[in-house]
Amino acid sequence: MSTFIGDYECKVDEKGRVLFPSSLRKQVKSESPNKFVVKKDIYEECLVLYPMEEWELQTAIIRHNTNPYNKEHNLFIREFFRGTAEVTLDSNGRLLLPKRLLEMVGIGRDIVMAGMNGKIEIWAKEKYETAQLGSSDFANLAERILGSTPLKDE
Amino acid sequence: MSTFIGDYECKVDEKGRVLFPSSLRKQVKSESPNKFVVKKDIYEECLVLYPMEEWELQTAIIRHNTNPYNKEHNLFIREFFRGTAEVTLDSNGRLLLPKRLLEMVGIGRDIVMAGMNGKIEIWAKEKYETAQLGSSDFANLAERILGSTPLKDE
DNA sequence: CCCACTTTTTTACACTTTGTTGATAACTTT
DNA sequence: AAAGTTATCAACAAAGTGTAAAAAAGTGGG
Repeated sequence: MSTFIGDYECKVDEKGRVLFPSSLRKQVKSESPNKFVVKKDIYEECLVLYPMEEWELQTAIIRHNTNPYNKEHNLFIREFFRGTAEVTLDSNGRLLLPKRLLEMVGIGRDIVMAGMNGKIEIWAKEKYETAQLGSSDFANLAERILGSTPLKDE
Repeated sequence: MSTFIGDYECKVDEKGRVLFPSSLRKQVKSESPNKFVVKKDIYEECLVLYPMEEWELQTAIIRHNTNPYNKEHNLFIREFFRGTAEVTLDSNGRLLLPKRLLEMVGIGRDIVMAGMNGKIEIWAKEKYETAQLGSSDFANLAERILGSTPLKDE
């Protein structure tokens, strides 16, 4: 499974195409290394890019944790799949991102692609920078999440 | 696992490359001894360099103790991965540090690489020197941290 | 203690890969 | 068929990578 790391500034051309940075490309370990799924993030004003294999893992997680006969779950599932798109790398190693999605998260010309374990987030550059937490906020958050219980390292 | 000691003055060339000091290289004990991850430090104006193995240990801990569908956890993961990059030693034993990161911590030509257990800090030389605590401040800090309770040695 | 030798560091240059842009061709949709 | 969208290609610019040689620093033997 791919684990991505590193954030890269990239540019979107007027057709909505982004060159997928070569260092990220090298980190893709997937059966079909040029198929991806993009999607609006659930919580933040950004897009999320999954290699196809990782996406399938995510949908499996959803399947196993929901019951389509439960009305609320069904609602959730519909929303979860709304605004997803399959994208492929073209012959130049670029991804064509649907205009619709770009608009949803306010992406213009400058973006940041940020590797985060199994997925890659795509942000409008300004938003990525202003979304940054102060170091003390981060410290508090870290302590709340990792600081309480004994850590599992496996 | 590598434990680094010693601080070394190094120079960055105009392309952002740093010769990894030979004495530090000898201290690397890792599966892939020429792969590293650099990252902006959380608290200080410096970069931190982890041997890949050490980094993977860190991310494994994070992966197993967080759930990316939890909003706060996801926020934490994003901050954790912000400003990271994978770097490798080239054929001359140099590391190419991303310009973006060098700018973030005000590194020009002269830097200090300082071993600190599992990681190596990279400072702009001037900042490293001015960041030094006065000896009495340091003494107070030492006493507060180590001086109260009986010490554990394992 | 000095010299010769090895290793490490610095510098410069050439070359390859990656990134950017624009233009054109093929395809869909209306 | 026209308009819009998507794919393919080519050319240039920028960044990254590798090689080599010169300079500096460290090491050991006489």
